[in-house]
Amino acid sequence: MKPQPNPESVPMRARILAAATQMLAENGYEGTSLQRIADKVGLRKPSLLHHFPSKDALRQAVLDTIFSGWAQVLPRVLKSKGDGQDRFTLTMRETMNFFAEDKDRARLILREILDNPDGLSKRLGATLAPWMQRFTASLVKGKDAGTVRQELDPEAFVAHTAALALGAFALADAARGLLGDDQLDPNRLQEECLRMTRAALFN
Amino acid sequence: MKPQPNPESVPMRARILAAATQMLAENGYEGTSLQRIADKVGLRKPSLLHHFPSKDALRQAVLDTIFSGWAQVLPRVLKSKGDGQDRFTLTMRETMNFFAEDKDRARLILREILDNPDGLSKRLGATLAPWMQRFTASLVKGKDAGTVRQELDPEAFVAHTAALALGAFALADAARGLLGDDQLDPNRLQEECLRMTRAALFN
DNA sequence: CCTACCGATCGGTAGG
DNA sequence: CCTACCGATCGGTAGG
Repeated sequence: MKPQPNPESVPMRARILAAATQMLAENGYEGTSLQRIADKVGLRKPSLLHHFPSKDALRQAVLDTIFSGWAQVLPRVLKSKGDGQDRFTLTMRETMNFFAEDKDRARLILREILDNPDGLSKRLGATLAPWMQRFTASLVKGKDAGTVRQELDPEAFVAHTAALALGAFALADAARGLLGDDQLDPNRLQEECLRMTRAALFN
Repeated sequence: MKPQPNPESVPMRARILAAATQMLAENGYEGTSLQRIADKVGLRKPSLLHHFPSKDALRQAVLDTIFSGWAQVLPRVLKSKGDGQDRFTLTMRETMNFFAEDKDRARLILREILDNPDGLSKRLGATLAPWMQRFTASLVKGKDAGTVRQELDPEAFVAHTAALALGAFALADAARGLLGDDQLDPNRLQEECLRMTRAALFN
């Protein structure tokens, strides 16, 4: 017989994670108390600390969930068929879809970059850096083959493209204030982001 | 005789503002206590609250300083001579220089967008929105004249360009983890950002 | 999963 | 510009 966890405990961990994700994205780490997370999920604070031994452990679990979700998107897309242009387009679309699915994801990553750049750098270095370097290398190859613009700076382009994909969704709310309020639905942001990066990338 | 403020008091207000700016950019609003600001500037907490009546008032003063600085950059540049392409290039350069001068600026604005999107929207709407709408309008005109790409989505382009200019400097630290650590000095980021937006903008 | 409680720190005030 | 102090809340623990 396998050890049988309390049937309630599996959904409870997920419920805590979901509540914490939303509150951390909305109010940040320092702006979110364990008490308020516990209230939202219908527990006392010590009970919450039974599922996650500390506030920082809960933060890490939230980030792990997001990054493992993102890590599932990238390999699937980079193995796809087609030339470099097709693969770039598909990668951008899948990445933006991942963030569009749940806007908390982009906001949480942005917050983590601001709050804890070194810690996030390590995490990114471990999981995403290999894919980024592959991307950078394919840009260099594309320049040699003449499909990619000669003036393009591969490392800087990758950094800016990542910033664009993140920013488009995390900052959409504030953008509404910059312009004429209405319009600017996520779809238009997504299509223009793709058009801009493609225009800047390919000959 | 004009009322003569205590000669110490003018630099003290500025010293508090400078310390608060740096600490709010680094740790965020909830992550920065009045006590630590007071310590850094060599005051007791109640004395700090004599210069700024509340923590929120201090936050607003910090943001006011940044936005009035930015508001000085934009009109100067938009009145410059040259065609639309020259003006776009100059505007981007001046904006990026403004953020490069002090990286706290971009980080602080990004944090404010995340923490308080509605409040920031109002502030942006009051000061920056007219300039943004002028920019958007000139994009529409450029499309009619054939200098600007037909496929360009003006509102979305403006939003993404702003996100790029902000992100390039606020996220530079984390970007170092994504790529091969070294290299990626601000200058390269700035030049590539300009190249990308120009390539996406003009025929 | 709970009650009860810990020391530390929070923003802010009283009063001089 | 200070000392002294306020109630509230923080993350976390003891113990069951």
